[in-house]
Order: sequence, then C-alpha cells, then structure tokens
Amino acid sequence: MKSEPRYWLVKSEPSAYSIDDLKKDKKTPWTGIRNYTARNFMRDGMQIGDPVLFYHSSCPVPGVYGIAKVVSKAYADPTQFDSSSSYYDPKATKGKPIWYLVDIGFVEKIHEPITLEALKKDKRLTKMALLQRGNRLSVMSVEESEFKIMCS
DNA sequence: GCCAACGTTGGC
DNA sequence: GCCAACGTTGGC
Repeated sequence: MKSEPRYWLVKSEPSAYSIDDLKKDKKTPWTGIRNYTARNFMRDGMQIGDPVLFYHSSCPVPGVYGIAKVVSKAYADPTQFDSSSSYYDPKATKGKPIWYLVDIGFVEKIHEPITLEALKKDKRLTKMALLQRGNRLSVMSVEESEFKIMCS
C-alpha cells in the first residue's frame, strides 16, 4: 500500500447489517469481503483506531449513517474455511488463507444521515472514491479532508 | 496472457 | 426490476 490512508468507509446493506446492529453489538467482525482491493485495504491499510464511515447501500436513502472505528488487526476471515457458509472458499486453507477482515467497533450514530444526494452536491467531494463512477467497492479509503468535510 | 462470458453491486 | 460498471473466471 503506497500511501497510508487513515480514514475509511465501509458499505453495508442495512437489511443485512445496519448501524443499529453495530450499536447493539458494540463491535463485529467485518466478514464476507470477497474482493481483493477491499481485502487489501483491510489487511494492509487498516490500523487499530482508524475512523470508519458507516455507509448504508441498496436502501431507500443511501448515505453515511454512522461512525465506527477499526478495533482489531487484520486476521483470516473464518467463514472462508466453513463449507456451510455462503462465504466458503474451497481454495483457502488455514495455512494459506485468502480472505482477511478486521473487527469494526461502534462509535456513534449520525442523527441526520449524510445522504448520497448531499454528498454529490458538495463540489469538494466530487473526487472522493465513493462518488467515482461505478465504484462498487465495499471497503474504501477516505481522505482526511473529505472526512472532516463530512463530519462538519 | 487475452478476452468473452458471466456474476455482482448498487443507484435509480 | 433495469441496467451500467466492472471484477472474476475459464477456454484457448
């Protein structure tokens, strides 16, 4: 990893796992990521304590609904070894895991979510990864300046 | 290693 | 439900 982004954004479909679920659980293993770029961010980039924007996708009002943080180092995603899991990967072995994850901890819920619509309107954010055309990455980095703009 | 086919994501 | 974008797979 060339640069060292320290701010992140993770996407989740709220019907599968929402910011309210994270609030209830306090923390959760960010399991099931099966994209190499997203994996590399978690495995090689994320450090304990890094702030994470929690984004709700595929829902009536997509946007950032809360703040979380990285609370563990990267470790092998156990679901890749579980043949009964939909995330099972027969090519992975315990000696040579393919997929990694970190634990994500709850920080706060944003009472007025920062909607995708609002993000698109802010000229300062047009370059952020989330808004780049066709970006479907479920874990991505966020510039410090972008994070501060969104928190204000 | 190329590239067409296929699958998934996610906004609308 | 549609469709554009794009990552992954697999035949050659």
